[in-house]
Amino acid sequence: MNHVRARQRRPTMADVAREAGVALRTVSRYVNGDDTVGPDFAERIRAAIDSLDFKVDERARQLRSGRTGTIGAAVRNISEAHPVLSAIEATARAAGLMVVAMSTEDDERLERDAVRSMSGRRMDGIIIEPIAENHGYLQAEIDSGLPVVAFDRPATGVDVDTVLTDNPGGIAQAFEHLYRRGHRRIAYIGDDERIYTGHVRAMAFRTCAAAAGAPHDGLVHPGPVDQSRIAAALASVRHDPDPVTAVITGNASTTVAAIRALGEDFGAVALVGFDDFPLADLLRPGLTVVAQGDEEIGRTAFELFRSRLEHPDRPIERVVVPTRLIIRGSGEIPLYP
Amino acid sequence: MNHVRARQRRPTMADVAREAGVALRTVSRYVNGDDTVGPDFAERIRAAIDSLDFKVDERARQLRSGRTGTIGAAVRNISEAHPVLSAIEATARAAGLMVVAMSTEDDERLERDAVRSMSGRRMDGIIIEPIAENHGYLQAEIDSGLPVVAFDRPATGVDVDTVLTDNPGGIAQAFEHLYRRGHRRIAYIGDDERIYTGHVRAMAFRTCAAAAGAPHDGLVHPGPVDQSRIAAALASVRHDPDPVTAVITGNASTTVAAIRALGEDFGAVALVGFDDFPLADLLRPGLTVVAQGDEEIGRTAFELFRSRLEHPDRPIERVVVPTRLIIRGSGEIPLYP
DNA sequence: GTGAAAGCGCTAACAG
DNA sequence: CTGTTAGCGCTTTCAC
Repeated sequence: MNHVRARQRRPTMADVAREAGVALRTVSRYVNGDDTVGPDFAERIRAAIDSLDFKVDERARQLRSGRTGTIGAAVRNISEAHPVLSAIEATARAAGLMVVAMSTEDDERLERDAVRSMSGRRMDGIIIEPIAENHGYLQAEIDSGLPVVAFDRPATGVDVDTVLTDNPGGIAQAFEHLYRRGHRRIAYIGDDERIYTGHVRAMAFRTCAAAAGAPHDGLVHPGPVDQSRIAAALASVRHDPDPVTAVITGNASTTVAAIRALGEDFGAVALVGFDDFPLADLLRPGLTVVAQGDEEIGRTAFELFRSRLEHPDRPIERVVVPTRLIIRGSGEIPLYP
Repeated sequence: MNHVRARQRRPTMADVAREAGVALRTVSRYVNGDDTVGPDFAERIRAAIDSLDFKVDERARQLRSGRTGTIGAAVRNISEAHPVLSAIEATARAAGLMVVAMSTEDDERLERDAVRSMSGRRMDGIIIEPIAENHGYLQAEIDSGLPVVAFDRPATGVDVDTVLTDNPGGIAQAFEHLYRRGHRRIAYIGDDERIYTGHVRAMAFRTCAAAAGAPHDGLVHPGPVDQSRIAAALASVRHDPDPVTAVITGNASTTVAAIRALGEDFGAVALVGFDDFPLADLLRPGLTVVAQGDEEIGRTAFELFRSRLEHPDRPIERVVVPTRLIIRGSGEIPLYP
């Protein structure tokens, strides 16, 4: 083993060609698996590559060939569990594409930075979980032929392929589950209505309640996901003269905050959360949730990207992925203990 | 807004120069914030960039300039929560570097693919959570001047800067905590000993037990993280003629599997887990854990990378980051109920 | 089959 | 302060 440190210049194809005594073009063809290279040449090239420890420079290769074989994923936070990203990665890998993920941290500036960086690297496409208020800035990218797919929330101000969860359907599943078990006073605590999913889910809840003839005045509490805000909302609906018997929480972090706020009272009101998360089954009682089809969302997002690549002019598609109710106990506590 | 789709060729600096009626070099200098560009020229260039919607091609820029401003992170799974990655990202961003994360999925081949890809893209450095049996293949990268930093586990067969958790110290914290509370028969269930952390932690446990004069024959159960294997190990130590009163689990997934296996009995034996994880405080009882210094590990890894960049020939460093015991209840149940 | 030459889009020298 | 001239390391015509 060679222990020379910091050999300054990395070997290039020209070095390999010289070492092997062949033309540069022949090395290129060998490296790219072109089988029109004679076996003796191939062997000499292989030896030269080994001895110089040559590695092709992807930047140069991509610059010249045009394609990068890379797809960018701009998601909320790459350091947190992200089943959709996982599915995108798996599908992309199967298709021979590499996924580069970047965090947007729910920050508009970071989102734009990420997209800029991906577009600047001339990635083959972008899959984005939109956060910005307005995505008009994406139009230029799309116009220049970059396939863009949005998931979880629609990108506003721009027409792109989109994959969404069936938010109204999920809320309806939760509501009907509780209603059938006899609950009539049901509260909804969720995200700020300025956030897409927060708005859509709150609206869906109002619609469900109205359709069932159940009350919802004072029972819908959208707002920031903030421990004290959620504790207060919970207290207000539980200590009402006519207290609620069940609560629906609008997303995973709200659910966790609600469980924390309930403390020892967790299990005293029926609770159904939107979003499944790891360990939800280990709580006591187990948490009943409306789970999103993460795997399907990720797979679909990638497929929309791929079909856009093949048919740049096909019409924009919007796919809605169904949710699934998972019964674990917290939504099934007896109505009158 | 321009709604032409798929304008084939993206505009280049040459296009901008032509449009603005200046030399290409001047555009380059404008784009790179070189303030030696006259204000009138700058304005014309700005207008041309806007009208053509020009974006610099990072690939070309990087190829020519040599630097990529990017650091690769090869971690177990980018789709799962990863506090260390989070810290690396934050530190790197503050230093103006972008982090590109790739999953290794605990698969040796994927690890090599990721490293190959990062090295091929001529990234400025690599931070890796090693999984492969042997990392000799990294030597060539290091020799060619690529800074490599390992964390969580050492890279075998190659000398690189490394950041590790104080595994023996963490196990000692758990053991002593239980011992002081009167526990004498304590079991350890953890990872396979072929895995570095699995080995080190099991050994540390044996050492602690021996030093305290506590028994450990038949009480140390390393092996695959497999629900049935862990359930069996747990059953064997609990249904012993002389049953254990406490259990230490060697990592997060083992802890979760153990809690699952205990079912309603969770809380019947004292349990301290290595690794903290989200929602550990919401379990009943709350989970007492030995938490790793994720933030410090990530920050340190990045700093080692940066110092290596500046001083390529400084000696290899190995940093050990302390753990912290977090008391939440599962490790403090009464010894004799 | 293989090889010479031209460029991908940009930045780094240098001269003006 | 600006323009001209070379390349970065690779793939791609096109001859041979």
